[in-house]
Amino acid sequence: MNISQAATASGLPAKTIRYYEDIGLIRPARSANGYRAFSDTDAHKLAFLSRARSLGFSIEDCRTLLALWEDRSRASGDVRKLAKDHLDEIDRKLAELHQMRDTLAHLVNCCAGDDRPDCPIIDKLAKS
Amino acid sequence: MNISQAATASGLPAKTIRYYEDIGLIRPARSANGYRAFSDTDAHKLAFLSRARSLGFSIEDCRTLLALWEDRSRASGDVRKLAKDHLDEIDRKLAELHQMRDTLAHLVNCCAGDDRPDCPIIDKLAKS
DNA sequence: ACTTGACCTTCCAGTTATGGGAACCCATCT
DNA sequence: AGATGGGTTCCCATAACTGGAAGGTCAAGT
Repeated sequence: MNISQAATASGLPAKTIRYYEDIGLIRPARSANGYRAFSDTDAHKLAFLSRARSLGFSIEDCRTLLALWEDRSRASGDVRKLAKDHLDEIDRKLAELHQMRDTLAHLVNCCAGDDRPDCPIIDKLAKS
Repeated sequence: MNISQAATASGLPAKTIRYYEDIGLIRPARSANGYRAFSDTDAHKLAFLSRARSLGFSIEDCRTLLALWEDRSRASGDVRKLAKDHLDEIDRKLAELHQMRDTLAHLVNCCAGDDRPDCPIIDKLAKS
């Protein structure tokens, strides 16, 4: 399988796949012409990575998850801990974003948004 | 006012303040010895930037907001539009994060997290 | 055989908003 | 004079790609 097929199969851009090889997440074989030759296993790994990334796991977390996936004697506790830590991080970000959102939504609501200069948004930024 | 005073007054690290000068957000005067000399106006701008950044506005948005702040004949509609667009962006991110969180929380809940290898988290990543 | 166009390759640079650290100048106190 | 604690510039690194240049390869059409 060439890189564009692997890209289609995994849902990842070819550029990203090359990058993943660069940083050692995958090691596809090479054909005689120098093209990357992706096995089904490679394609599965890429799909795995694509799903893990879409859950927001960092590349380094993905590297660990990939290793755990391939380790038949893994402890599910290790996976769970990784996921739980990530979940906690997401909860932190959610709280922060929610705070921003509420403040911002309030300000946007208060602002007339017309041609006049008076603006509670600017006022808020100007003096806390 | 030297940079460390400006930093304390604005809540921004000195490094960040130098960076903001680099990219032209502020233009503090210089003392004879080469030190940056921050006026009260500079300090106010920095505090303004600090608050805008803490609401998640990008640096480029901050640049625009600063210009609007200084423009006594601004239209509040311009400010409101910027804030509204940003709010919409935050809402998009919130929705995305929320989706991630729910999926992840479900998986974490399903996983025994013990010494055995069976793990619904890995299973989910391995085959959608 | 030749050319065209779609692939593929590597390498380099840019993105966002800083943070770290080196090497060096300046100010103040003992 | 030397120590300490500012300040300065400059360069590198971060995360996770994305874009683009320069060039090799392949399959098809003329």
